[in-house]
Amino acid sequence: MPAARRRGRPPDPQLAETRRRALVAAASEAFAQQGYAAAGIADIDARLESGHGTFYRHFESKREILDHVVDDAIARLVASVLPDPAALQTGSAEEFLALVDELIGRVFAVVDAEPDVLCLLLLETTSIDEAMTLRLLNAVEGVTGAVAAALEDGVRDGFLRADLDTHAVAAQALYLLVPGLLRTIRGGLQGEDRDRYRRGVVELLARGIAPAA
Amino acid sequence: MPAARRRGRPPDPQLAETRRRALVAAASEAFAQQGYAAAGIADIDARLESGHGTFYRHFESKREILDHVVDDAIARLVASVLPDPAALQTGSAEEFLALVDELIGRVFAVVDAEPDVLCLLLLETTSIDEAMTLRLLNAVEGVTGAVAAALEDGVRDGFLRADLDTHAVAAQALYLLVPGLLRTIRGGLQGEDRDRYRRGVVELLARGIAPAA
Amino acid sequence: MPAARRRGRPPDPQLAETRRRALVAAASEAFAQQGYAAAGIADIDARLESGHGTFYRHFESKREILDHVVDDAIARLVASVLPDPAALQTGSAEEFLALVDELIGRVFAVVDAEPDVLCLLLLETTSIDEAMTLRLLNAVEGVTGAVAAALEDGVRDGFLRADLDTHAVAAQALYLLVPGLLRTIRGGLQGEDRDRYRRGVVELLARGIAPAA
Amino acid sequence: MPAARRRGRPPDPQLAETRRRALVAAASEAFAQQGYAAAGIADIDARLESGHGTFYRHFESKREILDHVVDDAIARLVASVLPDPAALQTGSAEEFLALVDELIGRVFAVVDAEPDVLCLLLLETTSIDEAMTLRLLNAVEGVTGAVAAALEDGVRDGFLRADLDTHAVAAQALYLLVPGLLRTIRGGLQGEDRDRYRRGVVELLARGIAPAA
DNA sequence: AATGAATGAGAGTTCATTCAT
DNA sequence: CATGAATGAACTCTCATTCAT
Repeated sequence: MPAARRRGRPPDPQLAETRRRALVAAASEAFAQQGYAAAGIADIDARLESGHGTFYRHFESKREILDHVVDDAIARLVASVLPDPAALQTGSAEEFLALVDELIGRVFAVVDAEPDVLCLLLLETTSIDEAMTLRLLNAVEGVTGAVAAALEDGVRDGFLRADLDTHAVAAQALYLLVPGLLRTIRGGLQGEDRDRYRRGVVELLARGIAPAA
Repeated sequence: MPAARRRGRPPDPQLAETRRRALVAAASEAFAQQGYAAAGIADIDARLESGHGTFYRHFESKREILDHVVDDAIARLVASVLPDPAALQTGSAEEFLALVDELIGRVFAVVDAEPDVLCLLLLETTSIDEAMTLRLLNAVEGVTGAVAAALEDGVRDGFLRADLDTHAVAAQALYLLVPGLLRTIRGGLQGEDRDRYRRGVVELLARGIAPAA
Repeated sequence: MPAARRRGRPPDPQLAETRRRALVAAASEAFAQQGYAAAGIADIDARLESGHGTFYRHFESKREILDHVVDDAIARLVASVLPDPAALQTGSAEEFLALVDELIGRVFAVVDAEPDVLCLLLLETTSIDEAMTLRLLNAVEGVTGAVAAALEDGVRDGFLRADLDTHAVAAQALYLLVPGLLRTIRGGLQGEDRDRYRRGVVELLARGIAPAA
Repeated sequence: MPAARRRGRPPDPQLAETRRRALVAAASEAFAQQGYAAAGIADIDARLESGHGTFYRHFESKREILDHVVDDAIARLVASVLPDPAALQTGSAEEFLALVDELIGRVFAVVDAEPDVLCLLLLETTSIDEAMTLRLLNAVEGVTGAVAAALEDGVRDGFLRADLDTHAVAAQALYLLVPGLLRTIRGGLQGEDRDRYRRGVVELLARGIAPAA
């Protein structure tokens, strides 16, 4: 006699994961478009044409799925912009600035493709609760740290200012993008305007990090 | 027949204005501390030990008072930082940077004095609705415009880079303050750390806006 | 100038108490007729033609009002049956049994007047939760104790059996009423049948507590 | 054409019966421990590590299985206490009281062995709905009837009071046990205390049913 | 003019029940 | 025949808003 086979429909772990992802995607949309407070579980369900119960089979609460939505958004953003942290290695100021230019381009590309991601992170996340704010700040800190490390390398290799406050400049570099991203999400900063904005940021950083003449 | 004189103490328009101001202040506190969604009308009333009815005598709705709260916050912020737009006039790069340094100091002073103001504007305001977001962005745009005009003057007078994207740089200059302000609100960016932060921003701008050598 | 009069409608503490009582009465009815689990807040409100919010202004939760409903029921029952604990004093077996007969009559009278009271206490209360069960058992224990004390007096005075387990008999005396009360609530044990039932209980006790011949 | 033989293992009616019994046992536990309202289908399934579907293959609804749970509990109780109704035949007052004593002992033994049975019957069953209450009362009536018949025999044979209201006394005999059973379920009425309680009941009945001296 | 009791729409959540696999 | 994912009605509870006093 073979090992007793389990009766019934075999549970499909993929299915659960698929559902969860669909729910996170739907919640992401709902939260980005209507706001976390204004969006109801019903709005999430409606996007999937599923019942409320399904939501609660996969997530404990509205608040819990927000964590996943935000983690997901951060992960997608980071994956699109910084797929390989090792790629931050550069050997000269020119290379470094080219890399920055490239990364900025990728950030804009993500926002074009999925504006919801940034709506959520920039606009919604800050007003939920303490835990969520910390979650976001940690993520920002992570990226800041990676950029700071890259700057550190440049300082060590002599093509960046010796007295650079790398962490501060890394944070500045990120926040320099924010006004451009907001204009992109809202009005649509595009084409020539966007290129100018992008060049402006690179130029500002270029001057900011260049070794003293 | 003359208009019938109403009996009793005539309504005092000043009193109404006083009440409104007190309500806006209370709402400001409540929204900043608990968040707009979490704060209830009851929380606002409780701070004044008045009834809900009083609130609705002076404001149409919770949403309406938020407009006043935000306008008030913006006005106080601008008044503290930029009391006289004419003061933005400067005659040299050194003067200009000294002015920037001065303004940054004033911003930090406001946050020290009334952290609620910035909690509201930076964290809460973005997640209410479209109209509120526009209201905030308009205010930011106003300040950005003033700064951009000052930069324009500098360009015209030759002590700033001729090819400066003045509007973009003005916006960036504002957003460069955000990480510092957030750290101030949260952990308390103070003393030496704050000075370093401040110098970092001024330095970045100094290099970024200097005319090509 | 006289002491500043408080503005607005003076709060009426009586009103709140009246409402609370009305809610307790409505809840009592609802719980007795539909059962605690099946009765919804809406059913309580409907009886008073008031909104859900009114309920929650006066009580924290459905579970909380049940405590009041039960306390109320116990109090009314005890007040009707044992208005004066001192009245339990008797001087002879005949007097004692006459008192028992009288008390049984009063219990039936309460059930006739307010069957809900007993529906609640006998049928619903036992299946809510541990705390509620204890609340009821404590009340029963109180009455049992009073009856036991009366029996104790009789033993001491020599007109009851010397070896009487007073507490056990007191409890049994109470529970002997249960089948009759249930039949009253349900079918209606009335008239001659009820008298017979009553005499049966008195007779059993009479024989049970008499001193050994 | 002969009826098409179904493929595979033919459904085993015994298996179905086994399942049903297991479900009833699990439901019995769940209802007794958590209460009917609080226990969910999921709690029943969890005890058997089976799925909800299995439950609904064997029972129509949560309400339906309760009928079986209660019938089962009553049957087990009766089987343990009164395995053979013919055994109620006795020939003298002493024999009769010895039998009563014996039966009381068996009731306590059941409660020791399966407290759930009485928890369910005494505490839960009364608050479900009309039909369930009737079901329980019918069962009680059945037992009361059997006891009454035994009393009737004693009256006929002259060793019990000629004017005994046999039905009423039978009911009284049952309810005399209730406070003791409740104390057993809850605190644990045991050892010497239980014996005293038991003797008290027997004594009370002994006096109650003895022929007039 | 001020009060706060009352309102009730609507929120998040649970769970008995169904049914595709 | 078993499974458990899916369903959605119904629940308790909250809170912005109204209005009798």
